[in-house]
Amino acid sequence: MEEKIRSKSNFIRDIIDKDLLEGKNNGRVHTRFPPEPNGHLHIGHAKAILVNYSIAQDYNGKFNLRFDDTNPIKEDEEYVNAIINDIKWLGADWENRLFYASDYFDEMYDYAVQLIKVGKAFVDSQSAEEIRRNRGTVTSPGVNSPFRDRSIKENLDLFEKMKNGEFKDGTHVLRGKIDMASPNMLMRDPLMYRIRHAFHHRTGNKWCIYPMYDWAHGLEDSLEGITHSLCSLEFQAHRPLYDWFLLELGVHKPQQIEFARLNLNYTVMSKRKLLELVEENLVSGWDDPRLPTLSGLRRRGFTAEAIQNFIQKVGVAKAHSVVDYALLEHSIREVLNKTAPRVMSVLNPLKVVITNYPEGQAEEIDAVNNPEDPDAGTRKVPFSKELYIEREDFMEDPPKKFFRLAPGREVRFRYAYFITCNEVIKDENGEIIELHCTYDPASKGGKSPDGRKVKATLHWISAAHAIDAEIRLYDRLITVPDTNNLKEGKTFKDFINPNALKILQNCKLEAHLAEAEVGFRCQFERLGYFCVDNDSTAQKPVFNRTVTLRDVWAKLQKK
RNA sequence: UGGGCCGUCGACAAGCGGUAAGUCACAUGGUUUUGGUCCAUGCAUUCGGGGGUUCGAAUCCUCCCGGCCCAACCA
Repeated sequence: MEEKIRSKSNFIRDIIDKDLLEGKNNGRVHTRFPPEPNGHLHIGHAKAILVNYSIAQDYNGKFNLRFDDTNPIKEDEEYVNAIINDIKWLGADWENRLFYASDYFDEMYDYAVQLIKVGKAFVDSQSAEEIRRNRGTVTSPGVNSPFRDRSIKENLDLFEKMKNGEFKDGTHVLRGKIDMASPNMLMRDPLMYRIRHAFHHRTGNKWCIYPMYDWAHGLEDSLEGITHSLCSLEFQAHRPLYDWFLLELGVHKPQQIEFARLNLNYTVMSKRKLLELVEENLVSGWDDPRLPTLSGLRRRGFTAEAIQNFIQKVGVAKAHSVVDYALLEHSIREVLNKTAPRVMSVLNPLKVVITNYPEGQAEEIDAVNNPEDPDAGTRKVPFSKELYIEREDFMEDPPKKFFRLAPGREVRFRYAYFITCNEVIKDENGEIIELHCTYDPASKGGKSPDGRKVKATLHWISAAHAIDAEIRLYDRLITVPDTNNLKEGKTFKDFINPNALKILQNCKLEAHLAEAEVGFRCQFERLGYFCVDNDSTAQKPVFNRTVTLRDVWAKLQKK
């Protein structure tokens, strides 16, 4: 227990511990996840969600889901549904606290009027271009807007007219009146409202002015009684402004705390790149199993638990970092090793004829469902004269460390018998098409009574009893660790792994897998973890490879 | 360059003045009817660099070096 708390230690929890000790917020802890519904969630969002949710949980607090829908031209209902679905799946529970920024538009308007009345906000009628020019640069101060000293009465009047739709887009904005010479660019009279005659997916045509992020976000947090507003590092410079608005209004002020977002190597995570892949049909959709989207990972076979564990392992800090993809792979293997039933499937079949086995006979072999879970029990697997093994499990001229089947060599067929290869049958092109082997009837179950040892145990499947399936093998999306600093003229699309998806047909599966439901996960022994894809039917099963098993032999081969 | 933030093993990351946790990766050995799992062992005499304070510094001070963010009517 103590160890677990220690492993979770991070600077945000330190801050909260201190707040609690000092009696801040009456001991309340309340966090939130505030996505803009303008795209799909990915593994990076999972960190934001889980960091907020787990803190709320561990401190007996509350966690809200809030859509930050303040920009109607970028947002859509389609995204809110997808996001809700993904977060539910991930396991974060907002109970009955699902909110929308748009629910607060009336209150935000009233607060803006309040700010105008105390002379802290004004209507600016400069063009976007003029505003940009007058903002100055990071090294030189900006200059005041010529409209900065309008009377409160005039500001009130203009702002109301903005709301009433009397002006065209871009003609006026509402601005906070702070300091055009501030070294913090965000404090140079920040925009609070812009005119946008656009249909909003929730408020329809009720509004034609929409609040900007900095004005809206703190208010949303404040209105919901959020105590700790956790966000990513790039909002650090926004904090003084977040505080300024709430202090001027004299309302509850949550504490904004920033942490580093998650980066993963060998993939892409930016909204722009993901969108490009989807729109240019370089992947099949947002849930393409090659993508790091939550829907993609789900379809790939990841469990929510694996992602939760992964985020836990990654930790929370302020230093920019890139997490190794191998850690994600480890997280899913760890879960599936304990839970996934084992099954024997042959992906790249090579026929084996057991010459001394009776023609037309078949027998049932007992096979263990999951050696990690005694309760998983056993099943019967048919064995017969004609079998398939993996092509890679036979070599006519094996190198030193190859332990598997070869001419004259004896191996174990898992749970079945010791098998010896006697003859290699080839077609006219010299291609190996069949192996003739003999079995040792005394070795039934895979043990030889004389104590004879074999160096390899192979998986196999009875040819007559197997069903055919399509198997989709997935690998990392990108061939280089980082696509953010590429050589000139190169884009991330030049580094898409052509082998990120490999489709295999006529793979041989145990017959009962025809009935497996979409999403069913299992281990194909010695190959990896697989799950049933959405495209699967009983007539044509389709499985996705979630991740391979760790493979020492593959490593040796690379050397 | 003005402002803000960050730099601890190949990758994450604890550490909060008392002498460098843990995880992944990697390596070696053992167990094994999955070259899986599991187990054991190894993997930072040193914390971006220099100087200082101190009996004692990754932790405090100071200077330097390197990286990231901010000049959308995006969030």
